[in-house]
Amino acid sequence: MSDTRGAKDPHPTLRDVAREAKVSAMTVSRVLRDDPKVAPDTAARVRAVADELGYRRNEMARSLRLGGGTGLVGLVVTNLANPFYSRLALGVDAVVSGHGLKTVIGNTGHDLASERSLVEGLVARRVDGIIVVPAGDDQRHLAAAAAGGVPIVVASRPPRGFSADCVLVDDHGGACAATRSLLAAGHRRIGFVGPAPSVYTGAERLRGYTDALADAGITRDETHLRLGPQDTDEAARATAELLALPDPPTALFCSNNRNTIGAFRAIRAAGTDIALAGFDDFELADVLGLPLVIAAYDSDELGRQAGRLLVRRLGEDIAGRGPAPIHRAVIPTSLVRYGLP
Amino acid sequence: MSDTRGAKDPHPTLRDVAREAKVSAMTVSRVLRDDPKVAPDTAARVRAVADELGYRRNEMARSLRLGGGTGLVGLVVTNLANPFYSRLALGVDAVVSGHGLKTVIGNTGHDLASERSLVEGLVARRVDGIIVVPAGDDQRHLAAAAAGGVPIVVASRPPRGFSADCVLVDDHGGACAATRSLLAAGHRRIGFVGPAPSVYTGAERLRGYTDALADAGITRDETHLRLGPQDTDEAARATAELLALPDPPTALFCSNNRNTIGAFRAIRAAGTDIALAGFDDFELADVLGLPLVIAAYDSDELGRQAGRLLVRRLGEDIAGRGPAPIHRAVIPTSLVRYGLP
DNA sequence: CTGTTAGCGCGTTCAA
DNA sequence: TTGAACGCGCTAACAG
Repeated sequence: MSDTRGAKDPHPTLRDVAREAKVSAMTVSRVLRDDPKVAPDTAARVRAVADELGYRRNEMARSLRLGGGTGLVGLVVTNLANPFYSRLALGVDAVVSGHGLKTVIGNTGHDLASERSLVEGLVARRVDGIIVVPAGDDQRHLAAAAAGGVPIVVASRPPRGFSADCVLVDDHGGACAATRSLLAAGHRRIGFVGPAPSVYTGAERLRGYTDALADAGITRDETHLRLGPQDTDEAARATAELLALPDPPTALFCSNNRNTIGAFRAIRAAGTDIALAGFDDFELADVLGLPLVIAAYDSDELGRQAGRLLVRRLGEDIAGRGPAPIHRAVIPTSLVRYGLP
Repeated sequence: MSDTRGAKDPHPTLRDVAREAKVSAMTVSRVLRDDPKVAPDTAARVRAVADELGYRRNEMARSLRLGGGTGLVGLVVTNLANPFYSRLALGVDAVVSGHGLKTVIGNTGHDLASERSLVEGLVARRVDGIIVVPAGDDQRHLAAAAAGGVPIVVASRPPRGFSADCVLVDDHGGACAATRSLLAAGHRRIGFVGPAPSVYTGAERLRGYTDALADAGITRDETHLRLGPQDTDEAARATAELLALPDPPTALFCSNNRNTIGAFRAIRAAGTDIALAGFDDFELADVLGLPLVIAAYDSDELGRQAGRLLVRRLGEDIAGRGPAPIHRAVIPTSLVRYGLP
């Protein structure tokens, strides 16, 4: 009555509701928690007032008091614009939201410093756990967070310098299979275009390619390797170089979809005829008008598995014995064949 | 000394550091805030202990005490798997992270109930503001949140039933321009394939198409309209129907990229020759081997603008006069022409 | 320069 | 069935 200034009250508190309903804050708290030990009519009155005031209890204060975590999980990826990672995010969110958790997403843009600060920010906000696709091999900040007791799940690459649950793609197997399909088609001079082996995924796929060749009794020809392209333009240039070689490869394996698309463009531009295999499926792969074999996998599932591992880890703090053994999941790949139109 | 159980202490507190450094909690607090009024050597000692213990201050408790917001912004989208929305998310994050804010993402899957619960969860966690791409026309929960004092920015569609900052795409203009380009090429019977006009975007684009025809003195032919397709398969079926008409359209405008791709597949399958125009750019649009005009726009920019509007709104609480006027931004579209290979 | 008191919004514990 | 005290982790305001 005395002080009803027009200024809109941002977020009424338990006490505001209590005062208005002529009860103690405790009673309001109980009503909101559906505590049965409260008179039905009081409860009704409290609810009415809470509704009228637009009261929403402060989950942050609540979790502070309860001490049981904030209900937030952090997800740190390198590039959300890449459908691969947005699908992964979706998979994570689908799983964790089913457990009442919300996902806080951070994008690093492959930058280590921003990854570090993102992780620190998440820890400072007391997320219950973190799922991360590390930008590089330097994972000391992750190790530190893990040592600090924050459950961490590493996705797409293995943890380095510490141990944690992780979920990987069968990079080696997929690259092997794709390369073998080219060998089976009779190709012997098979080039490689893809990111440098400095990133785990790149290294594994290169190894898969190399091993498949070795199995066929072929030593890989270093002049047919183009290591480094990150985007379609770079990949197209690299491919053009290969095609311009005096003794060019008759087939190409590209270790991710950026490179596959870039290679396709270069092949098209050169008007050459050359077989193509790649890693990572992509939309419209079937209309390129080129025989194409792709090692595909389900990135949603990658996210879901990561989410499940994290949830499992979170659950153990409550229920189980000491820390469960580290789990490492591997997402399989499957070969998809696209033909001529 | 007395109680050093092996159990790892999850998150040491200010007091833990204080005890270990033989100072009061207040001093630790000051050191961590870089308060100059603290003896250099004490500060050094405190920092050393904090480091050793792996102390990270609890930002949630901090924001509770300071009362100035949690440093979190909510972003609610309908489908993160759609590159459009993941780019939007990236744009939002790029802007808000530059202001020390973190983005909490929620995915609704076009489901109104989950949108409602997501928004409530965000409000309960006291996010500083929310950017939302509403799943439908029922936005009462958004109105409620806005009324409760949570700054809201609506993206992609206008707010309904309440007022809020929003950022839209020039749906009408883009659809108009794309349709006009077909008219300029001499087409008179131009079909339409796209989502139902029940969603704002769909309605506006249909209106743009209709208006462009009207400007050319053409009344749209209802039998050449296919309203409803949401994915490429549905769009392909709808397009096939149009092509099978006794008097089929000679050109097609598709109001989003799902429909454009579906239409393309149907046209390809039918072996017909028909001009195509669409809304939303997509990768490999240039290799379809079909003349194609696309009304394209920058969804990163959409996100950035939304982020900026929100940040502006957040800043005003501190600095300015009462609520600033509602701002409505419109992202322009541009016509992109893809030719035959 | 450093410590004490008090309290952000909430919930547990205990008493009435 | 309801309420009062106390504290989660942190910091403003005031001592000293």
